[in-house]
Amino acid sequence: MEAVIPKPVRVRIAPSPTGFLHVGTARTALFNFLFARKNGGVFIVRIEDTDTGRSEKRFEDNIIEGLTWLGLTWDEGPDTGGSYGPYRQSERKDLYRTHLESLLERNLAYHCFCTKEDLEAQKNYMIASGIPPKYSGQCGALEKDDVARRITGGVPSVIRFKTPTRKLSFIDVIKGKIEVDTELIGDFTIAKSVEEPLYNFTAAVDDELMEISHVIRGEDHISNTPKQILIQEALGFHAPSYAHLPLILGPDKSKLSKRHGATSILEYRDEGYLPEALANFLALLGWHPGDEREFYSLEEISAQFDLSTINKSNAVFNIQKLDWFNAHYIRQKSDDDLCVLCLPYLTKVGLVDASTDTEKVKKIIALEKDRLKKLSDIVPLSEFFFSLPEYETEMLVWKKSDAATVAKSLAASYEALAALNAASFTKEAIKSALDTVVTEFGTGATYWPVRVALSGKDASPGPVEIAEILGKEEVIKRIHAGVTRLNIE
RNA sequence: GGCGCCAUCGUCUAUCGGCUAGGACACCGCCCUUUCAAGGCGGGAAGACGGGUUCGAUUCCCGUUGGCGCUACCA
Repeated sequence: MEAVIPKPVRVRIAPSPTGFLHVGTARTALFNFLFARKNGGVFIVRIEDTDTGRSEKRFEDNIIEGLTWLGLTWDEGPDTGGSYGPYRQSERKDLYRTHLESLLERNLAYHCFCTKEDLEAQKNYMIASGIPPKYSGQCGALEKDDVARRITGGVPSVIRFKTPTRKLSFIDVIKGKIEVDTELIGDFTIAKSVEEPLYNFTAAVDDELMEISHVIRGEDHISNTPKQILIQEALGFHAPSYAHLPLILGPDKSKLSKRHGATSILEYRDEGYLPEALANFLALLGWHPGDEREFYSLEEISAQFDLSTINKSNAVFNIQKLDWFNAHYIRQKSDDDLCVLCLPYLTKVGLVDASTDTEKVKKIIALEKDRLKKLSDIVPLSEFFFSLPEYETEMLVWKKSDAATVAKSLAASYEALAALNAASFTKEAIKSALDTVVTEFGTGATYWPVRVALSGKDASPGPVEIAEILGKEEVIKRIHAGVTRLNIE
């Protein structure tokens, strides 16, 4: 049963530009996007760059680029604008200051002058004494003029929220009822100063100001939710619905991170993963459409998407399944499209340049299509077309035959192919030329050595197809080399 | 340590009290076949444990165990 969505749906992805677009963030963005599209809502990108020390524009650019590449589109954001902007928190400081001052004036927040060292000592003491560590609240008891004097005196301070002690619970769309005792939270910091608000505060303010209806985010944020609810209540804000997504895990079952290898979306792009494959894979991590289909476009998924059917438990990121999706979508591509997609990988390693016959390259790619898991696989798979790799003469000998027989069959193949007209060196012509050899030596003893002589590999596409692409001159040369090697040994 | 969340094949998952526990990836075998890939067919592989509730529990409740997350003047 689908949940009734009462208010206009407005959801957001709120990445912090302190690193490249992460797989986890991308999946969260995807789910927000899907939910918005399903419900005719608005999807917003909001850059949470309050940490000025770690935030960088290049990371913001990377995030936008990654989301775009994945196939997501948004209605409001730092690049697209919108009537709830600005969409960078660094540009919203006036808004935060107003609400911060409101809290301060009403004694719902206070300046704290404790030094980091003091705090550390207090925390260690509490841990050692077996009491749950939290801020003592001591600065909350300071007299007003004392506070003013310290501030004008330039004593460093932060702003803490005066956390009311009570049981707090909220209904998570995915997890159900979540209960916490705010006693354990203590007076947490909401800003370094009125000019430098911190995450939990800005998130609460912006979710209200941007009229966010549903906060869909990773479950690592569950413990932030009560803090944000407390701030909303203090400021008289409305509470959005919350949906905490299960996490994506690495193979060792810990939260997916850099030490698990590629976590940046654009790294996957650069390795040769298709956006439709990654999106399809990510969407099915923690959610399923109800039937046993596996392949879905973003449009098809958004038509069926439902928050209430999202799984509660974390999911391991299985690269082999991604590869399977990717191989599928690669096979769906037309030869022309795949050629455009693969070309950069070939040019990058110098196999192909402006002078290369693109028709030949396209044929190579079409031939290797079924063997590609990633676009970058085209390089190792097609290298032999451009230059014959080193190989052991031994490899020319088919396992069910012997060196002497193979030497004879390869020589016969040479003769048969040499007799062909270079201008009509087609698959059909090559095939029928080799048929005479097959008649005498059998299929395996004929094709195997030809294939190895042409590719230098023990695993490759069929020799007839390779030969057609290589052209008569190169084919004759390679086979001749093979025959020579067999006769020498 | 404290708090929170979670718990079906190795992995992603189906099951919303009747199950010979279904599908997919991966793996293995067979077919196709000169090799590899693709494709087709088949196989092994799961309900963490202990209590309840019930005619009947994978499914509902409690406990245990385990995993993960959070525990910043990061987000």
